[in-house]
Amino acid sequence: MHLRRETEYALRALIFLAQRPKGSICSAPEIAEALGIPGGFLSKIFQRLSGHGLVRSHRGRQRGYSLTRPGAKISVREILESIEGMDLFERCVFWEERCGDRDPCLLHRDWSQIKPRLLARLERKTLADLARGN
Amino acid sequence: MHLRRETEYALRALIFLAQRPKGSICSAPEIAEALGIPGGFLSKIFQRLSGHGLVRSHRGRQRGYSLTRPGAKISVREILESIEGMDLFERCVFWEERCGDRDPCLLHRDWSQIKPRLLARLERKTLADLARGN
DNA sequence: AGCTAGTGGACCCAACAGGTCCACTGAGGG
DNA sequence: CCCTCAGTGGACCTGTTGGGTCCACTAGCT
Repeated sequence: MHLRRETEYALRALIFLAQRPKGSICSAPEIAEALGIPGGFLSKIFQRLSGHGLVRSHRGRQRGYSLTRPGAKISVREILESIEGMDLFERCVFWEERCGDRDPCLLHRDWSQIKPRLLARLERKTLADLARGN
Repeated sequence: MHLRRETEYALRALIFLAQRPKGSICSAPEIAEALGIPGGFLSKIFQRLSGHGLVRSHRGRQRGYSLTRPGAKISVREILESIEGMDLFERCVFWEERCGDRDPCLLHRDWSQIKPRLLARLERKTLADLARGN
């Protein structure tokens, strides 16, 4: 766990896209400006999101990025994992090194009791929920 | 959340103390040696634990540290907070900056649903439990 | 052809975790 | 009464990494 700034930016940028008419295309500089995020950095972030199929890029006249799916079909979990890596939820809240059932950390039990609940919430929660302010 | 290495060392050292006859005094170098923790660093850690009243220091002939209370009376939460700071559980799992009910982070709701459960567990769990391998 | 933004790699910088060093303190033993 | 060893605490060092910039290149419209 413990998310990077990058992931916060990703969420905010995706929310921005989700809040406008479906299929809208916005450029990275445009979104960066609107949200107060450094432009070059946001470009990088979109590249990653694009690699994971959450957004599609467009070049030429109408350039920028658009969502590949409606916000209600994109789970928060998916977004987090796109940026943080697919092993995000294998990692431990307490210490970064992943602690599995073998070689557990001292507090492994405690986290493993709690984790599934959190995971379920983030799985269920969608970009559309976030865009609605939930 | 997200604990430092220091905190892991603290837990291990305290477990070490809890596992020997009550009132035992062990020196930092001795414990460091036994647990494979850098000596100078462990001294620092004990100083903090001592400042928070979890251990007492002894000088002179019989020197070292001893627990001030039986392990069953020291909660894991207390230990974590001693090292990480009292605001540990006000911090957010997701992003480091504390996110309260005002100015919440994007995932504040989700964490605030889960947190009390984790907190309760760590409050209930004691050093004695850890020493017993739980 | 030229404009602008996407692409992707190299790179830079500050902050901080993790850990070392050192000079000082204090209690007991010879 | 001084030596010894650990506790005390502050200064300091260092490698990693998160956060962000730069630059050369590509692609699609006008």
